[in-house]
Amino acid sequence: MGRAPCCDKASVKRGTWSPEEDAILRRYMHEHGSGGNWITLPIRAGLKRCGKSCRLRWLNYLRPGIKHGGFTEEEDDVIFGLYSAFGSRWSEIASRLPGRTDNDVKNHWNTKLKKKLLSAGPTACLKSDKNQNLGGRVVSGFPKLETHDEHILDSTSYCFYTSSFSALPQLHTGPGHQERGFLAPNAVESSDFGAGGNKNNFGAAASSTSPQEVSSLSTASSSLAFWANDGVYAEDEQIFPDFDYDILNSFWSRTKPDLSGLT
DNA sequence: AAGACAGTCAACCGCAATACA
DNA sequence: GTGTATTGCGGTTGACTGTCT
Repeated sequence: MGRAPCCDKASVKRGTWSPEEDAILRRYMHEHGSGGNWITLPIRAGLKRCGKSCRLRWLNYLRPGIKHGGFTEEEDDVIFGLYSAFGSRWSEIASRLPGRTDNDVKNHWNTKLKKKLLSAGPTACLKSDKNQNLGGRVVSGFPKLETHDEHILDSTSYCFYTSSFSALPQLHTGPGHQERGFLAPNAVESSDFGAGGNKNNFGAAASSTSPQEVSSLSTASSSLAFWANDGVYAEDEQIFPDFDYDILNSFWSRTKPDLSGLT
């Protein structure tokens, strides 16, 4: 015996909501709220709809403050960044985009951003087991650890790139970038990542990248750089002042790699 | 003009989590 | 502690629209 349906499908209307139904629901919500019970709301409001349908319609479309229309580049960047940290936890991502719903973000990802990501082509970074070996010590538990050049990974610093997609602008808008750029891993020289690599080192690397290089690499580069020095995540340094470190901390706590072997 | 196809997005489905008796 | 109702969520579907042939 299966689960009882939430409503009698034969007696409720399905499909697209009419303007009249929207008006009824909107008016009822303004006057009474959901009353803490969506299942009985359509009866109280006089709607021939399933309670779940009412809830969805309200949350995704009728609720005040909902943004309709295209996503901005900035929102895209935020979504890319959050997706790399959270995966398809759309409600988590949407909660950080005022006026956007999980359904909106999910649709946008599936229809636009996923293609954008795929069209970026193969990453410039190599990805191999060898690269997981830092200074002769294997770092485990680090998903998508990628670098084009293992020698930038020394025993005191490393860079974690997510998969290739548009970058968060604050990561690489240093001097020398004439356009909105991307983190360009293979333009980074090992000398830029000396022992105890820090934001200044990173800045030097970024600013040494020509616009042409940035452009050529833009479709094959990475978005987020997570830094660690001596096994201590760079959260204290706040090297990317506009970045939401709470997100990163959350991600970090779930995926913390084994750094015990690093010196 | 019309049919095929692709893109978009609202809505539905079913499962897991949570609340509550 | 257990069972049931409800909510929240992500995956998927399908209607609609625009573009191409």
